[in-house]
Amino acid sequence: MSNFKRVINIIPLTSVNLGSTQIFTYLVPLNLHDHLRPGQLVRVPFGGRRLILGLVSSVEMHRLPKEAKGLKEVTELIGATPVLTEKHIALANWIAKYYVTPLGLVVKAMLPKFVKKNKDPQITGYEKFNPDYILTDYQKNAVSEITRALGSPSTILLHGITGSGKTEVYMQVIERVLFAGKQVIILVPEISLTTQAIERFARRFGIERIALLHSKLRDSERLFMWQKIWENEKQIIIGPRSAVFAPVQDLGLIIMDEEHDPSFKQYDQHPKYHAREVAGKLSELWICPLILGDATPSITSYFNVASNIDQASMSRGETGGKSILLTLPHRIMADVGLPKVRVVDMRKELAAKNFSIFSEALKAEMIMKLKQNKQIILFLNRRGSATFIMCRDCAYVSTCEHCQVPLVYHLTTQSLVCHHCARNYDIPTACPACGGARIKYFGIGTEAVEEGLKKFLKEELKDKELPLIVRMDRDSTAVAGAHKQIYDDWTAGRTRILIGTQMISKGWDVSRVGLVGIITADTILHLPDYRSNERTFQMLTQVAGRAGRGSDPGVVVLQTYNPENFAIQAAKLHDYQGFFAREIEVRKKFGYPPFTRLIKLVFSHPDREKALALSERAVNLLRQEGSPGIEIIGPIPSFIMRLRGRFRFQVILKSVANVDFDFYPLLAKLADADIDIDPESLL
DNA sequence: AGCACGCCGACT
DNA sequence: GTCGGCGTGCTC
Repeated sequence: MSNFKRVINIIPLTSVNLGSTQIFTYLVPLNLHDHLRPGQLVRVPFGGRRLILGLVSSVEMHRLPKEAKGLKEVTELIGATPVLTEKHIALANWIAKYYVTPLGLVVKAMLPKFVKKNKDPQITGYEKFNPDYILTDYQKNAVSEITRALGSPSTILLHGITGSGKTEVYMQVIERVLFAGKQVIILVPEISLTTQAIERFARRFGIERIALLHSKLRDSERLFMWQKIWENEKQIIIGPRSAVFAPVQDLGLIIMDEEHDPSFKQYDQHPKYHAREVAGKLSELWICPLILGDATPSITSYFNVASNIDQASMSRGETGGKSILLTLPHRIMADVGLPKVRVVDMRKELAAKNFSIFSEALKAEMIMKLKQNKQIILFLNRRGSATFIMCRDCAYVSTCEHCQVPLVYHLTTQSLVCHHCARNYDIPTACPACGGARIKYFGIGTEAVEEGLKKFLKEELKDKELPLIVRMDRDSTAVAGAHKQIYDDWTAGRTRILIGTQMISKGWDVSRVGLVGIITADTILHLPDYRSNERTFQMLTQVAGRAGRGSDPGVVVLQTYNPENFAIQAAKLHDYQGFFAREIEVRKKFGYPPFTRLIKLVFSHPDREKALALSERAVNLLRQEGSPGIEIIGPIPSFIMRLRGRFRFQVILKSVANVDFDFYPLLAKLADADIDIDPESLL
């Protein structure tokens, strides 16, 4: 018997090179023989003289003489119980492989910081309250369809416009899952994790059953919640993307609200996962449905669900992986229509000698709504410093002949560069379309809006006192407490005009909003990215949805230089179907997802030439090893060419032939690449 | 990621 | 003659 020894496989909780094995085998000392189980934490010797943390992935018996040579012993067992279930270990393995990330980093991302003190957080009570809701027929149908899907690994896309009562559908289904003794994970975009949304759940199910995992939690509070979930004392887990890793013991349902929201993709550190994909895998592991709820579903999700339905209806005897599309086409309050969207052509404003950033229509509406004592939201999406050039006479924007994306103005090279294919173009002195010379370099921000607004109102109101204008963006909320101040001023009605970025697009009491002004709908539209139409449509629809949720439908004034653009037209008409039909054709024609799969590789180095050399070396390797179905684009300078003192070059891989191509074998060899699978954008 | 080993420039 | 730069490679 002594020639058999117990041996365990360990996932080191450090970043171990992808090329080598990521699982390491250790001998179990006699005193731990009966105590080691998968999912437990251990300390093990690693490398020269290091002791590192590891997670037990499996426990095995081995014949000693052959297998044991060179094996080290486990130093110490940490804690009596596992910290991950076997399902979560399986999930980690899948993530590591799909996202080509070191397994140890994935496990680290799944675990909370282990701190010693765990203070019970304050639980503020909510009166539990179960009103009789009257569901619309669409809601009833959705509830019964989802209920039927419980216990199967299906993906359900619940497409409902703002105010159509998606939350009530969730609640009814959650009730059934809880009744079966199972847990529910509700994933929401970071910014919508505000009190408003939570209160509804708390009133319905009682706060004591809810684990809220927002980013402001202290480590000790997070750990407390984590333990309560593990012990199945919390059945409803609400949180941002990382809540997919909640240590559930018996999962019955996953809900992802606002599925299109970019915050569901982690892009700044590894693993660069999308919570939707992870949730899909979770639903397979737990054999439970995943609901994607959205007013503006991502093109890819809508396409996938729609085409899987087609496949399912054609092939019989299919097990699991079903797709269901459910629609809530109307607002529940039948008397409140969708807001009226007025599209204002800013070219005409210019022609009429209005050089202000506000159109005459927006100015008039603002004055009127102020008089009516309504609140006003002015929205300007100004992410990053996207720069494009446009003709002010005909709205011509230089785009790449090959990629159909707008060209980016590069200061250093004094040229226009396509960020998809690296082609360079000269800066036109005259408009290539109409010959006009009034070419403008674009880039305005919320601060400019605030200044312009104050100037305008001073003139307009003469000696009268200015109404309270509040600006909300990353700069104005940097100070501690600023967030709350802005929120309180708004909720109390003191704020008359709120200027903001997408920060303001969720979680606000908008019942007194009479006007939403979109300063320019074109900021995202001209980003050099294949998803700019989609982003534009989603953003406009979401922001427009802020208007008219009270008793009065409200007005949206949408300023644009591209009134004929189909994303803007579709947003004006609240027409998702129309938008989808047009956009999916564009994707097909130019070979973008969902018809291809994209991967972004970034190479960076303090020395520009070395960064370039790294990327070129990788491209050569990829061309040698590459498969014929893979297109290699680049290297090109990254949109952010220099970040934290490092120059950056990027390479895009596109699977042309096979969307399900397994990139792992190809990419695991690239040690120095920063790999982003299914990037949210190509910027 | 760490932490070794390893092979070339300016210093007590 | 050594100290130390960070390039390369391995960790059961």
